[in-house]
Amino acid sequence: MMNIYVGNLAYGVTQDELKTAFSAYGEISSVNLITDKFTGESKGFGFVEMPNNSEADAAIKGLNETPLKGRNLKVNQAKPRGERPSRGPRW
DNA sequence: GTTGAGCGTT
Repeated sequence: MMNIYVGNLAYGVTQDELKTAFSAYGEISSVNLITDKFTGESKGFGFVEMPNNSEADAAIKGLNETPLKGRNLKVNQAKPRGERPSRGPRW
């Protein structure tokens, strides 16, 4: 499974838009559009999970720097979520 | 507008 980061998204873009765009290059496991917890507004980025590595790579190269809803997408392999400091090592 | 979460002990 490949984790894909999608940034520089327009606020009008939804998860379905991302799924549709990425599904054109391969199979999609899940789509996660990040929205602000308090305002409910889009943070301008999201994540897409694809089970096939090669298809994910094709989607990244195919959709990176590509305009969508007026903004050009930034697509890269996602970095793992950082652990919370509150839960970190205690000393 | 550029790397994600929440519950409280997996």
